[in-house]
Amino acid sequence: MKQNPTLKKIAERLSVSISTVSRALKDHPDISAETKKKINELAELLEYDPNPYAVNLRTHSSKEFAVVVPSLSNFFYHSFISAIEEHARSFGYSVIIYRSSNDPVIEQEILKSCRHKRVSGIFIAITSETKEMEPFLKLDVHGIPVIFFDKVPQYESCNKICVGDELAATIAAEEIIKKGITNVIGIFGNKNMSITKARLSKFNSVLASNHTDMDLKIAYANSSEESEIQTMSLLSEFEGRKFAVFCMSDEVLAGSMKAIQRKGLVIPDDLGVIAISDGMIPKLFYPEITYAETSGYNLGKLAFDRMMRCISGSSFAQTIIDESKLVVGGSI
Amino acid sequence: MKQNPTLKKIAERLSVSISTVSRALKDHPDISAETKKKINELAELLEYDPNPYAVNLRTHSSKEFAVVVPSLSNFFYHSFISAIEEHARSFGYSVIIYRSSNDPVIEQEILKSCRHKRVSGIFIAITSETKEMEPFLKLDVHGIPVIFFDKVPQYESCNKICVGDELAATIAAEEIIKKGITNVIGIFGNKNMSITKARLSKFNSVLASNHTDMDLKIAYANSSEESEIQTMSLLSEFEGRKFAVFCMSDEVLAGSMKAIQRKGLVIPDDLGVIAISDGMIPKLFYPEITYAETSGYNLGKLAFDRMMRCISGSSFAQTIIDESKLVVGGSI
DNA sequence: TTTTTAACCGCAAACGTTTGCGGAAACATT
DNA sequence: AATGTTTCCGCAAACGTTTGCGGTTAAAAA
Repeated sequence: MKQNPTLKKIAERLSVSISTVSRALKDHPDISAETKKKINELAELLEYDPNPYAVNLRTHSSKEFAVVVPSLSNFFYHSFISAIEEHARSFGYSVIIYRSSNDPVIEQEILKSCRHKRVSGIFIAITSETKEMEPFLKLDVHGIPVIFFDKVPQYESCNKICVGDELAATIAAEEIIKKGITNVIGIFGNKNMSITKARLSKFNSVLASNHTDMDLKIAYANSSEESEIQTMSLLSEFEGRKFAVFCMSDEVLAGSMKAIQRKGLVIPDDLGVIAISDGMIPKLFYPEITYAETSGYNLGKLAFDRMMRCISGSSFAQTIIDESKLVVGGSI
Repeated sequence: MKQNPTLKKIAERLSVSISTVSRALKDHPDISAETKKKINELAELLEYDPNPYAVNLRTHSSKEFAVVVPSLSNFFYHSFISAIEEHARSFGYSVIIYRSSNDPVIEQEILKSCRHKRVSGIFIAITSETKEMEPFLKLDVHGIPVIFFDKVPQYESCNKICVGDELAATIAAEEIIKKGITNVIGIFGNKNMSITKARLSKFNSVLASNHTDMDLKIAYANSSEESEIQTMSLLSEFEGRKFAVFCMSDEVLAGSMKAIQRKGLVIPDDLGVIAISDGMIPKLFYPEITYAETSGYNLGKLAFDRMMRCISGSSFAQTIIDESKLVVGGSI
């Protein structure tokens, strides 16, 4: 059970004081070049690294960010985290990832732990059940910036980075219109989520405003399985006619695709498919599914920039929208 | 910028000593019931929680596990992490997740950080480039148990928890034989990975030993894209005959499925498909793909049990294999 | 030669805990 | 009444850093 080297050990071996070692290691001007060299060499040799607990206890700063997401099995979050990590690393921060399992209770615990660990900042996609804003405000009181992303609260005065739901829905709707399709099945997610509402209302209005004879059938699904069932029953409605299926997320897309395959329908001959997605699921099929892209990586970069601004002090609450673009597959 | 309450604050408010507060909070017999009550109430009110940095500095123990994986966009790792988290939580541990991006350098940094943070233990799936065992041995010297899972090193004397590659390959091969298929395309992963070698050799030998007229065509792919290309070219070989495609992992399965769809082939009429998988990708298609299941959740549970044994002292190196079972879809 | 000034370095306190030890009451035992 | 036992609590050191301040030497200025 070896001990890690400490300032004290280095100091003793070199017959200098602990403070000298500490200062030498951070290139303090008070220490002579000669002494610095000696100390740095020994530190190198011993593979000295400051004990983060002691540093934190002393300085109250941890140089690490927390990312909290409901789930990890999600390409979107994955690429978001990639962006955060990449940028954080270059600023000397490390990032730790928490998973709330979409459970508000666990989310609370995580937040508390973040507070006590005095993380430098938190990126969080809240659970669909999160109602209380108070824990987040408390973090603010303690000087820990919070950046909400993707799944954000209604609450106004906080930092939010979101995908452009309206634009994404518009892009998808316009593509359908462009193809001259007037029979549309729309599969959406949980009815209560703000993102569902935003995407639906925009999708609806764009379609309606362009075609008076638009026939749009809507279903909500909380899971892939539900989506499959809903799609299954809606598919029969347009039997024989030219129509399209729109899926507002990867989760529902997965279910819908299964229903389509089950029916033995051929894309794009029998029907068109279009989705809002990060691009993982659409690329599993042939033809690849056309989708309005929501880029986790972009969002991560935006969120990180925002975070650095907060840390540097210039922090007024702000909502940033990342606009998506159409990625053409062959599905419509 | 509020401060968290400390032992000192509580002590002052109650005119007792810090040590009394500390002991009361952990139900030490030296403290009278009355005093304990007073202290606990105030602590509750103030939402006191011990400063983890101070605790760790003092006790040298962090009550947190680290999980290190090459990638997060992976259903298998995701369910592994779920299992670890679930069990850890019930033991009062928290878990932090690190992502090595399959980069040995980043992996090193993570390990170092774990050492300095004195995590209670590490679960790690190493990168495909990891050669050095020395950093892991060093962790051991520092009293930090390391449990390797899934992607494990060759090195003998360490704790490894793996999926049963041989059994999984056997299950898949036997299913093919059972269906009376003698023309087989096998798509495998990176040629250098031990898991590829294990699965291939077993798959090969089981097929060969049962049918002398077995026609097996093999391809290696490092990515989904490569897998699609490889499958594409191999598919033409068995034109018109009854045959099956075997995919050794989700990654290659994704590519192969795309090739199959591209060719317009119908499963299971034109060909059979079978894979080794954790179950995510197979369920995206209809008919669902039949697969030999490698359960991340099971593996996580096994790994956690092993970890707890290590921590309690009874730690001799051991390799544990989780045996998989056949999950029948309709693809063969 | 004496004084000023700069260049180097160490002392000690503080961050918030945990814990061995010792001490003062209060009680029970001869 | 004197001694032995509990019961309850506080002192102080330690964990490994950072940092304000003060002190010592040597070089520069007078």
